[in-house]
Formats: sequence, structure tokens, C-alpha cells
Amino acid sequence: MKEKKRYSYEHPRPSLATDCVIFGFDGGTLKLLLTEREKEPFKNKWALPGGFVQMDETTEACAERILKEKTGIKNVFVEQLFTFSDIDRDPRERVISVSYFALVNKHQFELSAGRDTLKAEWFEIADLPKLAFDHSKMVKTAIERLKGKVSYQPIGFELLAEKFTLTQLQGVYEAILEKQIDKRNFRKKILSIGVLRALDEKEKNVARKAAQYFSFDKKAYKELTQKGIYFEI
Amino acid sequence: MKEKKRYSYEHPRPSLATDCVIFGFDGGTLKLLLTEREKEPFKNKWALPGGFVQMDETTEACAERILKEKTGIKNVFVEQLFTFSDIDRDPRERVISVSYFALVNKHQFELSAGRDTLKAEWFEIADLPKLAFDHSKMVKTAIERLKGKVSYQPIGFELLAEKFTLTQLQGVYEAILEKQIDKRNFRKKILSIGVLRALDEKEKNVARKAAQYFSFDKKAYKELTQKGIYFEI
DNA sequence: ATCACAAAGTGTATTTTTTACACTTATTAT
DNA sequence: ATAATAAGTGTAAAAAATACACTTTGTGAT
Repeated sequence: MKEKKRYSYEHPRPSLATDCVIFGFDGGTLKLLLTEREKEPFKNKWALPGGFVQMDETTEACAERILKEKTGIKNVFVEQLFTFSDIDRDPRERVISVSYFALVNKHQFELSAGRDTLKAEWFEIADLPKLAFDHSKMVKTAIERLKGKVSYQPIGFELLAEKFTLTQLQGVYEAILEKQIDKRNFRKKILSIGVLRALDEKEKNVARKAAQYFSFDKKAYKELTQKGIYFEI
Repeated sequence: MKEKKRYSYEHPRPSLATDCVIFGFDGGTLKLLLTEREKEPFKNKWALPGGFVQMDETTEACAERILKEKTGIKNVFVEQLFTFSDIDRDPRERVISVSYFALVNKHQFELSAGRDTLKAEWFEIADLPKLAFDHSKMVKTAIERLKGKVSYQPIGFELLAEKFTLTQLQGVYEAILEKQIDKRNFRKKILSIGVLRALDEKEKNVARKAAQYFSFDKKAYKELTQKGIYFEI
């Protein structure tokens, strides 16, 4: 059934893939999106969604394509994480993987399993199954990066809806940093950065004082980073 | 003269390379190590030392091999920087490059040009020639990373000899961060981290008060990072 | 309509960290 | 002996981080 192989080179080449570490947030805890593999190797095991880089796409484009193809997620925060190149990281042959990490508002997307994928499911970060390939290492690297990054770049928003309350945002920071944060100090600090805009809207149908909605002011943030200003939480 | 191509695959594959951004320090300013290319493309142009990843080496190992082969440098601080995958970044064919950055005590090594390389030379960061491929982009990325990193990880040492004075170390920080630092505040801070060990040795033959030598205490640093402690300059 | 409940929202005092700043000391060359 | 040079050192003021508790507001139950 297989056709003759067709692409030949003077030197042997590793195969090149990308894998995506996708974080979501569920009000209380951080979640990770995994897919169940349809084929060998690691058939029926959980893995990060990944795939091979095409000749006409950058690795960034590849990561975004895979995100969409294998999980249905698109237009989210994606950033290059690390390139993993251990010689035996794939049992089939030499595959080098450029990993990416994504931050997703998990309620925005209906998960849809795609090509080579049986299903896509959210898992608790604290309770992950054993993963295929070296994907556990990738996840560990991604969590470290996320922790480091969240403290000096306002990316917490990316895990929430367009509009959110400060308490929700604080929850994101607490989940990522794995520590309690003082409410008053958090609000003082996050508002002082100047990238949050209070909306003319409050929560509805809650059996308590309704919280104010905020949104992320991308323009203000761009101006800040261009001036080279950092903040710290 | 060329033999028949020998390695064939079912799907086309990009070629995979690494390139090294190598920083040195010369008492006053940051330097970058460039090599002059012996062959096309970009023959006789300055470029970062780079080369193709072999099937039996990780990209880290590849970067270290290239460093040694093309410049004579070995056993230095090397860290993965970023993977560049623009489709036309190499005029010959699709090549994806995993870049690394290295910090070197430039006086420790006799530069030696190697394979495919006419010469290796240190350049002022502020006065670089036009570089081959997308190497200017790599350098820009590396400088940003270095600036960010130096403030929360003690890597300034890597640009100096085994033993160094606090004034030399301050010079490294000033060169990287491109700003003047107050001498007393710098000393207070850098010593408070607890990774510098005062040696029983001073400068000799200087027409002024001789400065105390210090060395970097790797053991103390390891303990600190394991406890997850960061510092900031 | 009143009350109980729940989370939103808010200010200040204390501690810690960062910053700004100038003179004395040690060594060599003249 | 003296001049020249960079090393080395402490303190006060300002800014930032931290610790901490009560009032407000909207809903649901009675």
C-alpha cells in the first residue's frame, strides 16, 4: 500500500515537529489540554497535541495549525517554549520538537478531536496522566516558564474571557504561582500597571454584591512595553 | 564530483542547524564573536558560527561542537536561545536553526578559525558588520535575553576569569544593562546574594589600592536555585 | 419588607528595599 | 615624600511591599 519514498538528501535529516502545551483555567485551578493518540507509537496514550512541520510553514504557524486541527482552538496566545532534541525522544526515528505554550480561555472553545486524535480533554495540572514521548518534560518546562513569565508580563488575562473581574484575575495568579495573594495588595498593584480598563458593566444574577468587569487594554500595554517598562507581581 | 544523494524520506524535510551567539567582555564593552564564511552563500561575509545538526547529537551538543570547531572555544556557558524557522531564511533551501547563546571569558581562548571558516574575530556589539542570513535578528534576540537574564540570574561571572574583582563584575553589568550602577549599592546587592567568595588574594602591580579577588561559588548558587530563590540587580 | 448570606470593595501603618551620595585607604610611580 | 588612582566603606531618605478588618451591595429565604 505504501508508495515509494520520494524525498532524498545528501545527508540524513531528523524529522521536525512541534508540540503544544495548552493551559486553561477553571475558576480555581490550572488545566492542561491533552489529546489521546489514535495511532502508534503510544496509541491510546495521552499526549500534547503535536505534528510535523510542513515545508511552507514556520514552526509558529505549525503550532497554530496543530492547535486548530487537533483541538479546535485558534487565535489564542501562543509563544515558543523550547526545542527538545534528545536523540531517542521518539521511538520511531530521530524527531526534534519545537514546543510552544498556549494560554486559552477554555470556555471559549468547544473541544473537537481532529486528525490522528481520539479525543481532547482538559486535565488538572496537579493530576496529569503519564504522557507519551518526553511530553512530561515539556509540561514541566512550560509550567516553570509560565510561573516566571506571569510575574513580569501581564498574560494572566489570556486565560480569562474578554471581560473579567479582579477576583477572577487574582484566581489566575494564585493558581499559577501556587500561593495566596492578599486581595487589597493585588488590586493596588495590578491596577497601578495601567493596562486594565474598568468597563461600565457588572456581574448579574449573583447572590452578593456584583463585581465590576474589567478588560485588558492592549494599546496601553503596547505603549508600556515599547517604553521598556516591566512590572512585577 | 558529487555523489548520488542517499537519504530518502516519505515527506520532505527541512534541514536543521544551530547557530551560536557568543558574547565576550573586554574590560569596558560587550563583544560578539563572528566568523567569516569561506563558502557560498554569503561567502566572505561575517556570520554567527553555525552548522548542521548530526543524527547522533542533540542540538546542545551540536552547538558545543560548532563552538569548538569554528572558534576553538569549549567548556563555556551555553544556553538555548530561540528556534528560527522563517521559510526563506537560507537562500539554498529550507533550513531551521536552533540558536544558542554563549558567555565566554574572551582572554581564556586563542581564537582559531575552523572548517568552512576563514577567521574568527571579536566585534564591538555597538559596531557590528552586516551579518549573513537572519543572524542580526538572532543577535538582537540574544542581547534582549542577556539583558533580561543578567538581572535575576548570576551569569555575569561567565564573562570573566575564574577570579575577578567587584569592579570588573560591575563593569560587566554596566556593559550588559547599558547603564551606570552605583558602586556601593552594587556591592551591597551582589554580595548579599551569597554566591561570591572572597579569595585570599589581591591584585598585584597596580598603581593604586589593590582590589580583592572574588570567585563564584557554584555550590552556594546551586543550593539557592534549588530552593527557588531569585535575586534582582 | 426584613433579614441573613456572601463576596466585592476599600485605606493605613509598618517593614523592607532601593536609592542617593562623599570621603578615606592602599598601592605604585615620580 | 608626594601625587595619582581606583578600592573600599555607611547612612539617611524615598519608595515599594506587606500585613491587616470592616463596610457595601445584591440576592434569596422567610
